[in-house]
Amino acid sequence: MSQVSPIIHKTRTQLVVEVLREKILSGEIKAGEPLRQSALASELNVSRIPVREALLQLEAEGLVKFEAHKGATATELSVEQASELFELRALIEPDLLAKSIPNLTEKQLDAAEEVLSQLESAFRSENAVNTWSELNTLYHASLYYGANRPQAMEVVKSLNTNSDRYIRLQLLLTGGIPRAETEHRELLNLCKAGNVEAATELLRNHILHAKDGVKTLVEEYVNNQN
Amino acid sequence: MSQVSPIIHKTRTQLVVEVLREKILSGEIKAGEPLRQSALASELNVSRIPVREALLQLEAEGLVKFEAHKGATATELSVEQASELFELRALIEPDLLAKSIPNLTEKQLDAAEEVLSQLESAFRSENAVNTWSELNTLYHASLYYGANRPQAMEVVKSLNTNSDRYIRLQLLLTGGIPRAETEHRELLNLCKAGNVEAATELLRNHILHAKDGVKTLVEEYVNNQN
DNA sequence: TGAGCCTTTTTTGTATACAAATTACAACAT
DNA sequence: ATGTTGTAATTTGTATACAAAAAAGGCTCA
Repeated sequence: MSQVSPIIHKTRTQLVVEVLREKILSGEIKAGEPLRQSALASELNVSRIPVREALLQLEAEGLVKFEAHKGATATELSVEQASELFELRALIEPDLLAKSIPNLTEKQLDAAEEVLSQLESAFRSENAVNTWSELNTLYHASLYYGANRPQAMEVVKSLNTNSDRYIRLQLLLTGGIPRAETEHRELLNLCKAGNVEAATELLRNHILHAKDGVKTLVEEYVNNQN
Repeated sequence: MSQVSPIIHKTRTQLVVEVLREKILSGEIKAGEPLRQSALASELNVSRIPVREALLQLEAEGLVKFEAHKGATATELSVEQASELFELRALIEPDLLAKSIPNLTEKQLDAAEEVLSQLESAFRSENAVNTWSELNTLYHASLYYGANRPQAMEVVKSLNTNSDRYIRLQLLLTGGIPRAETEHRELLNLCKAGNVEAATELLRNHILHAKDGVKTLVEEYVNNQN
């Protein structure tokens, strides 16, 4: 008969992962801050088991450092890490894009267009800082679907999650969104035109621009943390 | 007084991770095989808690698929995954090498040389199949230390772990070690000479050769699995 | 004052116990 | 036979309890 919408039973572990991830990305949990299992457990009304499992998953994502018998902390931010993250993205993402463009369907391009317009409205409305960041990642990903590269996508996803901390910090400090916003629209046009060469080059520079922006701001921030 | 060698207390979770990882890489646990928590727990004389945590970590490494309420299984092998893994490595590793070569110290080069000779003896002695695989990964990594790119190294490490399953399968099926063994020595020479261009190109081809070798063999294997 | 050692406290690691979800299976109806 | 429904068995998810390690505090002795 008709498709029965399946009830998704999220485990407590998954819920804790989501809560903690958001808190770390948003900066509510600061870099270096210890994450006490019992404290989090009672705060979130679960036992320590799902908290531990969540912390392990977040460690795999690179947001948490988990030391045996010592405890977990939110990983530290550094200019070096930020640079490396963006440079790695600048290497991998253009490659993905190049492989994707020839295979992108109309449907996929429309989906990207849709995300892009949401991104642009988030850009105009000032306070939509955290949604902008999310949409930004989603927009990038939506251009790579044609590549059919699940492993690479996973790597990029992880790199993006970590970049997100820096981007949100930047948005927080500058109070706004990077000026390089027009590049997104241009990128989509190049993809539609099937201009692989120009699109990958633009993407590469786009990511490296983002790196430069983040770099200078994080530099001050990290210094002023002492 | 004298340096007291610190007793490393490995947690049970860590031990379980190591045991299971080796079993999956070696093929003792076959692709798709379900990993029952209680069975593993009693087999390894621990409770289910460290087993669960180990399975979660192995999921992050890409060796295990963990589905809520359904259980964990060793991830499936596929030609597509193998190809993608090696192609990603062919993208990232040469970049790492290029950044590394100008900064490689004598000491680091000597260390690489040392690993290489071990690799070569493992190559000659037939049955040292699993140590060869390990040394191979280590040798590659040892050439990248100069790059000072911890994040990229982590990504490469993960890709290598997954490649390892395919390489070991290949070694198992062919009963020997790839013929491209001489390339390793040549690569080290180019690194010593500081010839970035030639070294990265050789490395790229080296990885893509490995890909081709694995690909054809895995193709048959996966087909014959039914 | 401060360095070392012991005790206490806190925190993590893991076993056990129970709850909840999934799967296997038997009885039944078609 | 095939498919369906309800029940039992299996398996996973999580709370609780206890063991072990690390950190904090206090004591002694130079």
